[in-house]
Amino acid sequence: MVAYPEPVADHVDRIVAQWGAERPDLDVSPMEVFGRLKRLYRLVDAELNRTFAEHGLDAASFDVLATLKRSGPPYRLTPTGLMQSAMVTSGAITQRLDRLEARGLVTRTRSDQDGRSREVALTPDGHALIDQALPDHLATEHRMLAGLDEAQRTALIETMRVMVADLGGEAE
Amino acid sequence: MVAYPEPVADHVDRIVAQWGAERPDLDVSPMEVFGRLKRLYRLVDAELNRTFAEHGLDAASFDVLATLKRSGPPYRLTPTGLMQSAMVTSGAITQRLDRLEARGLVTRTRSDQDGRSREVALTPDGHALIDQALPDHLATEHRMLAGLDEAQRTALIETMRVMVADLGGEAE
DNA sequence: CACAGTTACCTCAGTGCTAAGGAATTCGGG
DNA sequence: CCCGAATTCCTTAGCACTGAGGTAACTGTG
Repeated sequence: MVAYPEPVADHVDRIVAQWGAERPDLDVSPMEVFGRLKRLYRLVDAELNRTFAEHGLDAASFDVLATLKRSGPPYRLTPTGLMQSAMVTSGAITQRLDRLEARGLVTRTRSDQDGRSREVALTPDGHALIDQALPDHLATEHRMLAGLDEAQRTALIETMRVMVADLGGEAE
Repeated sequence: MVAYPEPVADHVDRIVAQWGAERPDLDVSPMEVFGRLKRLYRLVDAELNRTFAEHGLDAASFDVLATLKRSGPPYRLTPTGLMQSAMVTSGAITQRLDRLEARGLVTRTRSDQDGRSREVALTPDGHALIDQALPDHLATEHRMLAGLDEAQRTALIETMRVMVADLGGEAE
């Protein structure tokens, strides 16, 4: 039996304690999970954006460039493919591509096979930028996990995998 | 040794596999955590908003009403207090209060002690609405956790507590 | 008691997203 | 082969937020 230190009360503990006083009839224990999930997400998001900003990017632009890069040669995808990967609406992708195209990081060309479709491709500048930003991004992610041991990381991943599946995150 | 089923490959597994093919020199394992964190947050957010919408609310409005409610009698807070609790800018709180005040769910009055300050209070309608919405909200949260056993929930909470603390979420 | 600095809230322009819908193109049943 | 349905991408209005900055009120030091 290892003696873990008693966790220091955090923001979420205080919220739960307040509800316990005001509405002792309700079981607010799920807030222990979802309150921290929201806080963690926002802190992670802010931290990642700091790294992106060092490369003149934001999360939306990085997402598009990274999706094209990891798709492998010939580094081409349709706006619909990018939309599904990013889980945003088509209008959002149009705007993201407008910005990236204006900066010369991607090109948009008409598809030969289907006149309705477009092909989005990384330019040399786009390749160079994502190749620069990606190692820094991963370093930031590694740093944010430094406080967890291997068992905690594995358990965290598996627990989130279950929740995402339960919530229909992989439905067709 | 319990035989766990091999997890089905999900969206994040595919992303990690793509990077493994395109950039085998990089350790992209942190994406197992942060990719799922992002997906989970968005799915949870969408699910919670569904419940809020059933009561004519969104996450921002619910947050303000719930913060006032759990503060206990006399159910009054300043915009600054709400701002710190919600982790948004003062401009966002002003707009949230504009909306809630227009709907008659909160009142904004000048403080007697400090002429710069305002006191935001729940109206009877505001009390009634949050009292209606809160049980449904908690039921939704309970439902989203149904797939986890007690050990998983506890481990998830503690792991997120550590990460939030590491990221400075409880700084001063 | 004067006044510079601080605090509390609001205002406003800009941003990126969604939801709804439009135009061009392709598909597929009769 | 034709034409309604489906698909693909773009357009637009509206929304909630941020960041910068403004106004009013308070504080404390000399």
